[in-house]
Amino acid sequence: MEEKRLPRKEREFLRHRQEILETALELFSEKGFHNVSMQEIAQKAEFAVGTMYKFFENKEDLYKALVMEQSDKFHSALTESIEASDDEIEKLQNYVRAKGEVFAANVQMIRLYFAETRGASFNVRAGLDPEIRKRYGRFLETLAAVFANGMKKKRFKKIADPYHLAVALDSLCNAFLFLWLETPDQHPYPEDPDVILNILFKGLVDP
Amino acid sequence: MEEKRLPRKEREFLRHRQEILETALELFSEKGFHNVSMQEIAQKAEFAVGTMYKFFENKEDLYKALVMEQSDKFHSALTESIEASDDEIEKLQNYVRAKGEVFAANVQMIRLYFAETRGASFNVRAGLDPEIRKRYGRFLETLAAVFANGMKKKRFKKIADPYHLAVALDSLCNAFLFLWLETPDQHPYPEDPDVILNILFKGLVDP
DNA sequence: TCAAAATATGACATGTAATTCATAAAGTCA
DNA sequence: TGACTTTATGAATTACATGTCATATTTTGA
Repeated sequence: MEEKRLPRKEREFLRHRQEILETALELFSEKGFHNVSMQEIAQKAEFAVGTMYKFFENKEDLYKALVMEQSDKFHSALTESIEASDDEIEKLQNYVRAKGEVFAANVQMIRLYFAETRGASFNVRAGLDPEIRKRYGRFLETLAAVFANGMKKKRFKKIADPYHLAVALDSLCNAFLFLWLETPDQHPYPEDPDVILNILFKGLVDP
Repeated sequence: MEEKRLPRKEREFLRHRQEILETALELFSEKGFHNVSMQEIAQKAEFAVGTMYKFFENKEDLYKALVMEQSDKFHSALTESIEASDDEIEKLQNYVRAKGEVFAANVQMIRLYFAETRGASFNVRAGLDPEIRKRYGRFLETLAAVFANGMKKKRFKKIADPYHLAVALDSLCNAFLFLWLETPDQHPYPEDPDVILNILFKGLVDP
């Protein structure tokens, strides 16, 4: 929208920057930070090596920008999905569905996402982690609030700490995404969010 | 036990190998594969660089040996915990408890474990993944069997596919371990396994 | 059209890390 | 002890990646 307002030069600059980021996403998600060289990104994006440094200070800066961009897209989609309804159960259903959709639409992101949220982030020395963690933490709070509200309204039983439930649901979705990533035909991400949610909703041993 | 039977030379060789592996674990778990040099490992383990290559073909081989050793220790401990009882609920409780204990006893392992099971394994080019995946897959089957048996005996309700439940419980434990790793005081791994298990056992919305 | 300004290029300087191997050191045993 | 075998060493080799910068190319606007 406002991109149109920017002078042509700037728009072009941003488009080029974006092209580099897209190329970098492909490569990093496939091979990991250390197994991709600036050469390689430059070549694939059809720029010269030196040109890359007009857009990003260095390799790490490029990587950081990429992860930030993706994590933004990701978290805002999920947050919206939760806010799209007033009903707690619907919120959770929307969330589970959205998580599947966002990932399905951008499979490359998954690898990067798992690499960043799970341990691998020590590939990059600099302080990328803290920023990602903060966003993730904020998001979990939002999700926890849904459980807390549901309990207040007596829609949910107090079977566990709301924050723990948020962590649980999130990790549950991740686990299903992971299965799907490994064996897409055998273990597709469930169409029906209740396949996942029932694990929380229904008691395994309770009457 | 049988180590005593081996000639002194061989025992010494194995001990040295072990020392290198221990040093490598410390370094890799802290900094990741690419940010640790053979120099560094050699120095810390008090060997010469060249000596490392008497024990391992190359850096990747060393890493692979390390991950395999750890993953063995890990999976056998968990499998035993499940087999230590005949009661399905106790099996699950033992498992949740064991997972916490194994990790607590060897925090360094966690990082390596998460790095390997979640996405980061593209740090290493070679086919490490498949082997790890196979073990992990076998373990999940064992866990799934517990749920399946519980259902057969009517101890568990059929709220979801047993394999899905296995994945769910495992990911749930991982999530708690992760919380603990980040903020040990705020989110300790629960002493009582039911804190985790109740999320499965008790229904959130069911009567 | 053309020269000045802006931008892009990629060969190169620099650094670092994996792996090798000629040599030194340690161990063996008659 | 001393000749011979085995093992350990670390300097040197090789390879490759980051980031720079003098130069070439493109754009601008008079």
